[in-house]
Amino acid sequence: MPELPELTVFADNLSKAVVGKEIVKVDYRGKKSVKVPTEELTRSMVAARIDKVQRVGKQLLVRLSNDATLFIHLMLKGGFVLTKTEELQQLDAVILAVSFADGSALALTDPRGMATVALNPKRGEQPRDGLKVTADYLQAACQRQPNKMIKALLVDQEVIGGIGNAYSDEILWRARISPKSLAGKLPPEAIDALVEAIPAVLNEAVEEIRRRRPDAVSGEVRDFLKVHGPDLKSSPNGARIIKEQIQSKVTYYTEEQKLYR
Amino acid sequence: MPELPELTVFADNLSKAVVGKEIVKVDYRGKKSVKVPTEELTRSMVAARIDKVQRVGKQLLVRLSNDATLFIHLMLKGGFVLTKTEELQQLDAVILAVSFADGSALALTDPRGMATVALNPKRGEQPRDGLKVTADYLQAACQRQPNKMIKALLVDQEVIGGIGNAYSDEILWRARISPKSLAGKLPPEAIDALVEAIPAVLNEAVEEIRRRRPDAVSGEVRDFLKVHGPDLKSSPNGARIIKEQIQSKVTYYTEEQKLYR
DNA sequence: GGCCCTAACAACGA
DNA sequence: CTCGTTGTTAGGGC
Repeated sequence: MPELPELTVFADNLSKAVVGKEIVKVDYRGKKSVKVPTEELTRSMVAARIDKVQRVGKQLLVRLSNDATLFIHLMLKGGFVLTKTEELQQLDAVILAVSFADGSALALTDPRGMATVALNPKRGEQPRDGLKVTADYLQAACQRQPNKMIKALLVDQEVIGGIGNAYSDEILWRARISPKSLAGKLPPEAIDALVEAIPAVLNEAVEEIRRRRPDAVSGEVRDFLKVHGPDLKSSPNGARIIKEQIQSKVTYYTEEQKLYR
Repeated sequence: MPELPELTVFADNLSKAVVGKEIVKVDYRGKKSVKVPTEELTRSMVAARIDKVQRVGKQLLVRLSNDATLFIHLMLKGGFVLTKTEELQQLDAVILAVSFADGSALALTDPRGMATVALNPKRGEQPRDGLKVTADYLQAACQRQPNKMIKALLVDQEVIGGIGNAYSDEILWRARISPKSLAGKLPPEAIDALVEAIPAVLNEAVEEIRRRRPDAVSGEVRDFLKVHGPDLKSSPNGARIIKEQIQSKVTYYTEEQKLYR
């Protein structure tokens, strides 16, 4: 569930909580042999300090003082817990447990066990972040994949980093564009509307989440969304909300949104 | 159109006609720069003798006395013409014209220009030939792609070499298996039925074609097929033949064929 | 709700 | 009725 807004807040709050701390113990219980050889992970982390925590697309990047870098993806249900070393064992569904020299601890948890940790991954082309989308960039992306539905393009992490199912619906409603519009058919006005809507929706969500859950490092608040959600019946303007599977994703939209095909 | 049976007969007949002959002239008029650099082709062929012509999957392999190897794919409409050198220029749609020292000549023709010639292609893993499919092999292939429709698997040249759209329908009817069955759902009896049907259908077709067109090096006879064909209304047992697009291919089958899903 | 992998399908070209 | 490639969608598994 966590998308750009939640992850931005998590990154800020984790920074405040753990930057500068020295790691004294690491316990990885994630999927065996998938992303990280456990010993290598421990070796790379113990005795280092945490220099920085920042969001990169839908992942959190944790940079250590020894130049090792962790990439954490929360997938559907992952989250963090800030606690003390002696209370770590009480936690359920721990993927990665990190203990600090001062007795505090940080755990990555996921009831579904899907969250991933990657150590120094080699990364290719970095996608444009959701907060940095320009009209030129979006225009070019739409030209490149003209027959792709605009919703598919917005949630494509190789095109724009950070937007998921929920916020794509919010962005498209704000821009008054149907999720089923074809990218190549969007006129310049529609591109402009998206370029306005993307950071507006995301930044407003960041602020709302900060206000409501100032220390959040897990979970989500989604009750301020305007069209995406099973309990919403109509948009702020009174239009009936349509729920439909689009690309295997539950999508909410209204007739206010123009279909370009 | 030509599939394993036609190509088997063509290979036999070409062998009889041209093996041992010395090539004196080569004229390639295929797609420029696609499969063969023309000069290299001429250089490799002139002065050599033809040692062997054999079918490999849906292609014909022509081995020359200088160890050069030609792979010819007839695609949809390609075929051969055995003629004399002085009559070559009367032919239409010639892709490759080869003149022999004795005044005879062989032309590869294709009205659509799709037939291809490859010189000494580097070939990776060779697929199992349609005439050499065993239960173990087919079983393993079905396990590897369990969600693939069995018709798709049969015509996949990386799995089995030589079977195309028409004969896949004949084979599936003989085995009484619906083309839309999923490979991974076929029980051992169904695998066995296929392993019986594949060579039976193909070999019977080879014999029928030999009987009807003993010298064929082009074209096709398909009027002996039992379910695949636009004019057939019912199978030999009287079941109504269903015509349906399956994987973008016109497919004929009947309700006699069991669907495993 | 996320990502990856496989497969289906359409379109075009050769 | 062929094959290859490209682009997009749909489904299942973790």
